[in-house]
Amino acid sequence: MVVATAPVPANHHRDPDEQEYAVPSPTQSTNRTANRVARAERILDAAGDLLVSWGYAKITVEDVARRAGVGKGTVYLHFPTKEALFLVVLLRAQTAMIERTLEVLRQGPEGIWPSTLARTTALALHESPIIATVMKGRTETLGTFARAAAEYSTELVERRRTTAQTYFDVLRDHGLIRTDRPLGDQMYAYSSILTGFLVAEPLLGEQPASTPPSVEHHADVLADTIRATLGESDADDTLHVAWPKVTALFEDLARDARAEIDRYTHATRDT
Amino acid sequence: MVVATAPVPANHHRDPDEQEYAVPSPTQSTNRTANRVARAERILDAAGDLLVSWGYAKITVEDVARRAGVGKGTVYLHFPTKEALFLVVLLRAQTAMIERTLEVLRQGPEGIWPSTLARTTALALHESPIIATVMKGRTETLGTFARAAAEYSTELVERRRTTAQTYFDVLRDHGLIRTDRPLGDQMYAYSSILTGFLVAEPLLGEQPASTPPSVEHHADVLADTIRATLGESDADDTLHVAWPKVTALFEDLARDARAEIDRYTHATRDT
DNA sequence: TCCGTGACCGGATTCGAAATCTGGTCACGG
DNA sequence: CCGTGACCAGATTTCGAATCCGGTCACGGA
Repeated sequence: MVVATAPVPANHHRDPDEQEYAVPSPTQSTNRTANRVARAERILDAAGDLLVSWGYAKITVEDVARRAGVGKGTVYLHFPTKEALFLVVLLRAQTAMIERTLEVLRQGPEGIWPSTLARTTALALHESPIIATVMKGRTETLGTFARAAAEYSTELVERRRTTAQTYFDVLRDHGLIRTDRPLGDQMYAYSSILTGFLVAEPLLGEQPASTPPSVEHHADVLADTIRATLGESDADDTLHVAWPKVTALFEDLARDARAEIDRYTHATRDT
Repeated sequence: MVVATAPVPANHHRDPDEQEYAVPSPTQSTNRTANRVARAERILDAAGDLLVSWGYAKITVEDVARRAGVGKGTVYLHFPTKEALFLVVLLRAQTAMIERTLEVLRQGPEGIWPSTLARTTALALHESPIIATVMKGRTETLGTFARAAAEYSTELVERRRTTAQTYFDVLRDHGLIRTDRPLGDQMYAYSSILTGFLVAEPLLGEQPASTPPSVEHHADVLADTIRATLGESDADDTLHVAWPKVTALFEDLARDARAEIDRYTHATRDT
């Protein structure tokens, strides 16, 4: 028998008893749908974990099922296809990020500053390997899935763009950012800057070991850049006026994102 | 016979008579080394053209020779190896960019503003497909060559970093940019912003067809961002003092870059 | 009755040995 | 003495065989 020379990290052996998410004993009483949801979540967690460590191509639906502690067929009771499953994994991570933004927004009106938004995004990216995977190694861990993911979620991307535009519109209307530049330019600048800080993160030759981990620090520099570029300022204390509008905007987005997830969940949908 | 289904663009047939750079008649009188240099340049041009349209992997040394209108062995009289040849192609493009920066620098002291520098870089990138190739599709057109390129030119990269640091140091010393932020942060911000604008260029859903080609416009937005972030200002007219220093800095860099090219040229070097 | 399961199917992917290609050399010709 | 292209060996591609895995479905247990 030839030993497989797969480039799988040594610490990721495919033992059946690797199950991180063991089935929580056969509770026979509790609500049916509750169990169902919990199981779906276990499958998604398993899929997410495997995605960041193995990459889409190497993952078998059976791997996911095994790790989730369910049968292979069960996966297909929840998701119509492997693609749909991982699409939901991605959507879920994205939604989590939107909701994280919402949390910050709800904490106080300062959350609506673009600099704060960017800062939150940068920090979230360093904690959520899934999102980081999506934004960076496009063709690395996602492989053939990248195209499918891009196609399926076209409308959500467009939805995000619209939200962003309205967001900047609100900020401009309330004099919270400079209006001597076209809105399109500001959006372009914002996304470019964010992209740059996200992808350039690990680059740049090793600095002298003065700054220890500096993830937060880099996020601060990013926030500074955004602030300087957009010229954030709250002359008339309109921050409190814009606050609920922006919050509502993102709540809408979050709702739509959640709805999008449902579209690809339960395989038991008619067609 | 099976027709090759290679993904080579249809307009790039490998006819031997495709030679764009025909040998300019057998001039037998003029200086020897002049001919030699001209030939080396033809080879480099051919290699560069092929690189951007075919990618490193698909190019044959014979392809390059054919297009340059020389024999295959001749290529090896000028460059010790295929890698060295393409390394010089890259170094040459990079040097061209440095020299383009120098041109702008020599035109007037305004050239030393980081915003101008970034603007020039962005514009140059859109005209030099080679550099654009290097900065963007790292693993696309460069393929296996990417690693080699990175390794060989480690010192030049470090050299660039040092130059950049000194550059920002000079600007700070003369009060041309804000000094209330650490130098490291400013360098980090500068490179991140630049990277972001360069890679995010083609992204962002189609805007309403208001702005026609907008390459220049995008470069302007980039310049604006840099300016706002670094807080460029010339309170004491020290711009003229810093000018020669910065120019000298980049002239040194250009000289070193040219020297680096020579290191990999003429195959007739001892070892 | 209904949910979960895993054996099973066929298309897709991988593997590997044979065939082809290509980077680099070198003897020769101009 | 410079340039050339036939030539060599190692690397890469090809292509059919073997394997794998996404998706289905008949069955068994609750």
